[in-house]
Amino acid sequence: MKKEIEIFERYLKTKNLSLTKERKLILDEVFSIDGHLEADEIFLRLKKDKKDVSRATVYRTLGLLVNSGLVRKVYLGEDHIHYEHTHGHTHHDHLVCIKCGKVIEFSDKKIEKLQASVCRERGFQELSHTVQIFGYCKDCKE
Amino acid sequence: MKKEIEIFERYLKTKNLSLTKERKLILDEVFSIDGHLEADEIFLRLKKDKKDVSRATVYRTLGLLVNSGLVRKVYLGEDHIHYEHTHGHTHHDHLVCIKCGKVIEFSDKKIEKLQASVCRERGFQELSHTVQIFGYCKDCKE
DNA sequence: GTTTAGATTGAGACTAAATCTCAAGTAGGA
DNA sequence: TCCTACTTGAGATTTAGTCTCAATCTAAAC
Repeated sequence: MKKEIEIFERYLKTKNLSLTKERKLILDEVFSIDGHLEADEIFLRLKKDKKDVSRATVYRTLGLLVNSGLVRKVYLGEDHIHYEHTHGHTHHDHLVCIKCGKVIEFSDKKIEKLQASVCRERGFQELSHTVQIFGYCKDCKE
Repeated sequence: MKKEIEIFERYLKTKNLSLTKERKLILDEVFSIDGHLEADEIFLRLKKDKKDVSRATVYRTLGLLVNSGLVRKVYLGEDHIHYEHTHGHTHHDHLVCIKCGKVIEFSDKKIEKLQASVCRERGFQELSHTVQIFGYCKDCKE
């Protein structure tokens, strides 16, 4: 498995961009978090560690990480975007509990296959997808 | 098929709320639009028709419409929420072209069934779900 | 018809997420 | 070294959405 940093640097190369100190800090921080994260969370964590990076750079770099394919955006029913790193994980989707907020990951090969065939039928070239199922988790349903 | 307005009024009744002039205007506007809409779009359309309703009321009423089950939120990859009315439509999900922005609806019973069984396995009580597949549509792929 | 409690609204202040601007700094190829 | 293009930070700006609160409306109870 290629290290994230190599992939990112290679991606940046293709865009004539370079792996700066700030971009590396953000990359490391993103990959140190398991699960779902918010842009501002990265900003605040770095700030706490005295590794100051501006908000603008955090947002800009997250955009690059998404474009590089290392990270993806996820919509979890809240009014802002979450991110999660995809490199080194098998693809998965989410069950979101609307009471306690828990997010349960799942993956299902058969669903993926059916989605692929929906795309094929319509001449649509899939790049990514997200599935969210909202409801009550085991502990929250009455 | 029950009229939306009856369903909405019945829903409001259960919450001890009433179908006011403003709520009716918003309901009508929402159901006059086919496809996906934004909160601000409703606000501006009503304004243009001199049927002024405040932004706050538009947002509040859209929330009620979502809770009543007549309308749902959809995430289409942009940084704000879209809405679509569900009453009178069979459930569907979306293929979103990231180049031209076109949104293609699809529905697939087999996918729905598999999702239901994913939930069952995990003791999760599904209320709703959304599937978005991002990529290039027939016309935009090279 | 009055009373009254609670629902409803609008205007604009406010919040939060995300983007933009621009001057100053940096990196790397020629 | 020079030069060009990339990169950054600070803070202004934009945009979506929420909140506040006084004024108004509604409808059930009297």
